[in-house]
Amino acid sequence: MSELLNFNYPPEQAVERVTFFADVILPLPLPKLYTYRIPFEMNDEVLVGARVIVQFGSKKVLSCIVAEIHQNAPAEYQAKYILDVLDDKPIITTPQLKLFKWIADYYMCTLGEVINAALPSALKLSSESRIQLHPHYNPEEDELILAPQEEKIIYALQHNQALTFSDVGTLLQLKSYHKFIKSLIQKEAIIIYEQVSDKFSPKVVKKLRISEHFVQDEGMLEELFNQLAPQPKQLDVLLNYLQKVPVHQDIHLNYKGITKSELANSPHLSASSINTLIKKGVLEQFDQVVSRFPVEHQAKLLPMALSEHQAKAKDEILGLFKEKDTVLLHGVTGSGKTEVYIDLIKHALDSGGQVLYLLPEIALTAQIVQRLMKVFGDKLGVYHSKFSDNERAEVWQGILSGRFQVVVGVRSSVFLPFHDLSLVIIDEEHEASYKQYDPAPRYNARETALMMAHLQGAKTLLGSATPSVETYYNCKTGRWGLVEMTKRFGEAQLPDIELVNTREEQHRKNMHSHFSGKLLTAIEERLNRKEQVILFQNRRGYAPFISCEECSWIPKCRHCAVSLSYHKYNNELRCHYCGYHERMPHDCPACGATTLKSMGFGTEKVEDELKLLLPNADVQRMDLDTTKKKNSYQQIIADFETGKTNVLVGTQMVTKGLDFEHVSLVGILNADTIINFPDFRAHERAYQLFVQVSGRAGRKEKPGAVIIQTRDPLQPIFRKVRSNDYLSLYEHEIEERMRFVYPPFVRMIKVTVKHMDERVAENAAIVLAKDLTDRMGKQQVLGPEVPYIFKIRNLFLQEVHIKLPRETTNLRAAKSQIAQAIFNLKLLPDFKDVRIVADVDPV
DNA sequence: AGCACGCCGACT
DNA sequence: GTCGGCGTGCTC
Repeated sequence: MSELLNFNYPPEQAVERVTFFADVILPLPLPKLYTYRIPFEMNDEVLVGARVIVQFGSKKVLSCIVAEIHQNAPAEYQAKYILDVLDDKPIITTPQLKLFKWIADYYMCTLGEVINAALPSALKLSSESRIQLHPHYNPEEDELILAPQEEKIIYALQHNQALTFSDVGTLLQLKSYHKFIKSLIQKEAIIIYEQVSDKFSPKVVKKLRISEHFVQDEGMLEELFNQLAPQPKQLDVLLNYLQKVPVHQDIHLNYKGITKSELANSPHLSASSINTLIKKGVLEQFDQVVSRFPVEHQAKLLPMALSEHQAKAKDEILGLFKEKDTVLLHGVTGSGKTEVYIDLIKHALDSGGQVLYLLPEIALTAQIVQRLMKVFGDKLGVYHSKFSDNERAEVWQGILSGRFQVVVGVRSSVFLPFHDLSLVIIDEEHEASYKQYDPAPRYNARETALMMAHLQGAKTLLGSATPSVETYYNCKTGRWGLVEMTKRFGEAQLPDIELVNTREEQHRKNMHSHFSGKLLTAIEERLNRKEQVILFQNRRGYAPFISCEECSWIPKCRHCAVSLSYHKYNNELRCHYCGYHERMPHDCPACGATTLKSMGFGTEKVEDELKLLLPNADVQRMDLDTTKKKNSYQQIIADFETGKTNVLVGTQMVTKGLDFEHVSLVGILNADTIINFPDFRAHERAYQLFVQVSGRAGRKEKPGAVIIQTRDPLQPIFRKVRSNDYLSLYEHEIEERMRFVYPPFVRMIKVTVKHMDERVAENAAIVLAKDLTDRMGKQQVLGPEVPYIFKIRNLFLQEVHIKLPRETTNLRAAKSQIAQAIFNLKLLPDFKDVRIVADVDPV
């Protein structure tokens, strides 16, 4: 813009300087954007979607995203200047910014919260206060009276350019170091300043090459050989280098060099002779910036052989995409949906767009990544919660630069900077874990991905063996397309499902702890046949609670309204809500009896008892407790894959995405807790879980078996699971949802009121519910009610549920009513510190 | 979310 | 008498 003006008028006449302002999104939970003034010389550099540095408040300097550039000078205040521009290209794309605004709007949070969740923290900058010596202060000459602590700080600053506050804290071994800093500032011995530092650091490897002056021509290299002849070890190193880097063929190869480990990795080459060569100046060390994602495979976009059913499904999907933007692929477990996805991704890449392939956290395994790597090679980016910050930033940049065209990732991948999306795949579409519950943004990646696809004109394919009722409803009403795959891949049979009535078995004295005789025999059989078994128990730990046999005392969490779970491996009682833990008491703190008994059972107990009952079984447990370390998850899977272990006991984790050839039996130890969960989705969930776990049994020609232990085998859900009758489950569920007014017929918003004082929480919720009822009518507001777990982290909870009829509600207006009601409630002095959280489409 | 400003208890 | 506790309110 400025160039344009300068072009038209000579600079000295260009008095009409246009002043621009930028509305920026701060990475904070603030409801509005803040307007900063763009310094004239930055007019061309400040771009929507790029990061700029601003001072916010009296000292903090931080990076934020430019959301809008305009010329409207704020009337009521003097805008501060933008201090610096960090990016010469936007790091947030225009469609992304639109999506973020939608998320903030739809899920009732601030844009700052969205940005905060979206950006890898390596791309977020915030300043830190640092101190350095005052430029006019000379500690050697100026005589100041200093406290010993102050002298210490000055001494440290004479040897270090600058210190952060926490540096000072560690230096003095003190928590209250502030007064010394203050005093030194007053004495003008030091100054304080704000420093932002870029957290993204490219990965650097140390490499070696022959020093340049030896490779200018052949003769010099020969001379070098002669020189080194008396030192055979060093000569060896050189020869080895030339073998790996044939400099004699192309002299420029030397420039790229070789890593030290590559060179040293040959036998009888010692590191010391390499080091000697470095010291002599024959080899030189240099740093090279490399990708954190090394290219292991080149993309092989060859046509892949799809089975007849897969090819048919693919054609149907492509056919439906001509008229619909969204299609559901409903394929039974083991029908080979992944191959269909891969084929469609290739198809999408051919037309030049980007692809996002969403998977739930626990289904995104090394297995699937490797498979995709083989096909898409270095075009594939992976986005995972176990990735480091720098790795995430690199994926982010890689998508912007066009290096990654396909991304396979978890929930948060919907925040990535796609700008030319042509296909989105949402696998395991029904998964509740696509919904983030805490903290804000409380978004559902499925809905967000659908909106992103919509904004970018991309097609969306949802996939599931057990679709959510909402999704299937959208297909049934014709909004979305539907493609069914009813055959398992390679003619594999669906497993045979057997129910064991644990109530009866107990009467017949046929229960061995939590195992029925039938299940034990079946496990033994598989082990004898060298086959493998998966056991599912939906509860971690040893026992969900313990109880005194004498006085019935049950240990409870001191911060939450739940009993403490017993974890045997560390002899601890632990709260699964806040993490509080204490040692398992030896005797009852209430009555002193030594008869504390564990009640119920979790995965740890299953593992324990199975080892006792079947001593020749190699049992491994997979749950949150055994997979906390970075690679333990992979290790457990690898051990099971290679047959090192033959029984895998686990929670939800064993139900998704795992394909093991030799698993011929799956046991569900206690189906009842899953079915009887107090939630309108309990049946749907139970069905999904049972079908998904069952799907782990039997592949190829071996039909698998599933044994479900339950006290109530007559539950109609079992009939549906056994006959794989999704449709009848759906029809039953949709009817109930209609009758009791639940999604998909209404949108739900759950408002949770929290306060330390039970009465305050209750009263606040009553007032809020009343206000909401006045605003939106009696039909739409339910509660307040006390949730099943009524206290978490010392906050008492109250819930108000709002039901908004899907077709008739003006969503935006309804949400603004809710926001108003919350705002007004907080204005009341009694309720000023109640915490209120709105959760849109809770799951 | 920070951070500053502002009003009440335990220390030199 | 001050230091420093954290309650309230603002940040372009």
